[in-house]
Formats: sequence, C-alpha cells, structure tokens
Amino acid sequence: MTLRSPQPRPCKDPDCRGRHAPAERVALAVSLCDARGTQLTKLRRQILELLWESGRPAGAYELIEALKLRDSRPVGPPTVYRALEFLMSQGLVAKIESRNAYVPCIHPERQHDCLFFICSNCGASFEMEDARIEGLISENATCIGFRPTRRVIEVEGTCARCIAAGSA
Amino acid sequence: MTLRSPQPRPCKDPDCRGRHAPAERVALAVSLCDARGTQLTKLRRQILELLWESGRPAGAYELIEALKLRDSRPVGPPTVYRALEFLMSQGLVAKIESRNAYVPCIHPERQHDCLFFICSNCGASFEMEDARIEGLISENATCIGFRPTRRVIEVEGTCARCIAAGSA
DNA sequence: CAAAGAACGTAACGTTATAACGTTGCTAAT
DNA sequence: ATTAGCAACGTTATAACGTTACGTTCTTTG
Repeated sequence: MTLRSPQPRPCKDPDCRGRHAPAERVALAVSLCDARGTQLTKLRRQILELLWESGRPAGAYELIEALKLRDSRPVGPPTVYRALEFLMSQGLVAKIESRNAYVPCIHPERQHDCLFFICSNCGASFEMEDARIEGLISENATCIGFRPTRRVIEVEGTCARCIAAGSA
Repeated sequence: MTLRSPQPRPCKDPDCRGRHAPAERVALAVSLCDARGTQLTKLRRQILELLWESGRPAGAYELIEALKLRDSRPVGPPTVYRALEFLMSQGLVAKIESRNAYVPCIHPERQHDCLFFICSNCGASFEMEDARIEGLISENATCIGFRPTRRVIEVEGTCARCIAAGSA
C-alpha cells in the first residue's frame, strides 16, 4: 500500500527552510522506505504525520496522547519509542536532546547532520544544514584523534517571530 | 575561607586539552566566584571536586551516591540539581545533553561555548573551543533572524585511546 | 503447513528532573 | 540583642522520560 495524492518532490534547495506540506513529506518518507526495503508501517507513519502536523518538537508521551485522541488507540511507551527509533534510523526524525523531544527531518533524502535552532519562547524549532560546520567539527575531531559517528548541534534562543512580537 | 596550596594558573592556551590538576581547577573556581561575589558553598565545591575527580561525565544520581559515600551525607535530588544549576550558571560545569550527565568546564574564566567529544566506548569526554564554529552558527542564526542564547554541540564517536586499543 | 522473523502489546520498573514547602543560617539595620 | 530579610539547603512527593522482559500477532518463505 502506498499513499496516493501528493507526489514526493525532493527539495534541492539547501536554503528552503522546510516549507513543505506535511502530506508531501510523508509521501516522500513512504517512497524512501519503499526504495530502501524498510517498512514504514501504519503506526510509524502515523507518528511521523503527528510530528509534521505538530509544528514543533513533541515528546514521546505527547505522541502517546495524540495517538489515543486521533485513533482511540492506546499505545504504551515502548511502542512509541520503538517507532521513533526506526524513524531516526531512517533519518526521518531527529531527537532534540536538550528538550527530550522529537522533530521530523525536512530532508531525509540527504545524508545530513542537522543544526537545530529552538525558540525558548514559543518552542518552535528550525532545521538547517551547514557543511562548513561539519567540516570544522571533523577538523577538531582529527586534532584529538577522535572518530565521530553522530553530531548534536542545538541552539537555544529567540526566533524571529517572537522577537518581532516582543514577547521575549 | 579560601583553599591553600595550588594557586590558580589560568591557562591561556586554547589547545591545552585540559591537562590541569583537579585541585588547581577547584582553586580557580573559588577565586572566580570570590571575584564575582557568588558563593561557592561547601556543597557546590564538593560536587565540583567530584566531577573533576571522576574524569568523565557524571549523572546527578551518581553524584548523590558519591556524596553519600564520601561524606555519609544524604542529599536529595533537588539539592544536587540546584548545585549543578549554580555551577552551570557560573560556567564551571556543563551538561552533556545527549547523556544527561555533567562535566566540569576546563576554562570557566573564558566566555565559551564548548564543543564536546564523547566516546561511546569508554564514556570519556573531551572539551574544545572553536570560535569559527560559533561564528558559523551566528551566521546561520542571522539568516533566519534568530537570537541565540545557548549552544549545545556534542559529537559522539570513538576516542583516540579506544581506537588504539581496538576496543571499538 | 511449519518455521522464522519483524512489529506490536502490556505490565512493571528504572532513571532523570522538578514542585512545593519547610528549615537553617547569615547579614544588617534598628 | 532582636528581628526582618534573604539565600542556601533539606524533605517529601511526584512528574517526565525511557527501558526490560516477555508474550502475541502477522507476514514471509521454504
């Protein structure tokens, strides 16, 4: 089974700031997993949809609540954590470590290490990429003979909207 | 009351990799807080000492255990978390978000945003600084009108020792 | 069909962090 | 000296986040 309607249109623009419709992103996830031979099951897809619709990082227990509401489907923590683990392994979702929360990744089709900006005021998160930063991190790693596997870059602060609104 | 013996010798070398004796670092913390008019109380100092002596990131509950052993002093979680918060506010300690653990900062006298390398094999952490990375992050932030307050940069991987030992 | 493997369900538990409120101990001004 | 004020610390309970262990279902494949 594959989702119909919005065809995946991988965005090639590194500066796109992620203005993509949730449905389009989910469709892309479906085709990516299909191509990779991994299973984006109903539960996993639902969780990805919820994350896209949420618009900001969501905690695992929020997702449990949301699934219960949407589907009158009571799922336990292990179920959700397993699904999140899968989604992260596929690059479809990332964890915001400083918030114990999860966000959908805008460009799962690219091999990426994201840079997240998180607004302390409204909770929104903004994903970016910068190859130069990755380069500098590698350089620093080499300095001390360190072999990196995973990078976490999270910047807390105030987003443009909240600055404009003067609410922070 | 001030600690005697090892006089603080602020290290000016950004490449020093933090080879400083724990006692010397604690003495530096004492003089820094003294200069700032903040109180490095006995509890706060003990926790800082424990972190320096540990040699790797320690969890809050590990610290509670360690305080009990060292001092037969039973402290509750809020007590330790408050002390950690103070130490972080003074730049003396940083939290490794991806591990829920705390490390002493090598150069609290400098205004810094650290870059941490954490070995998945042995748990050791390595602190570095790179102004160029901070610059690029600011640049990215400016792009989206974001005003940063705090940066978290953590790189997981394998450290030189563990690579050499072939244990990973 | 039988065997195997992946995904999911469920109960209990472990770990990390905070809320709410009370106590101590110092300082400082009268 | 007395007390008002304040910062730090103690104590209990609980919230929030995450995992272990084991059983069930469903599909795939020989």
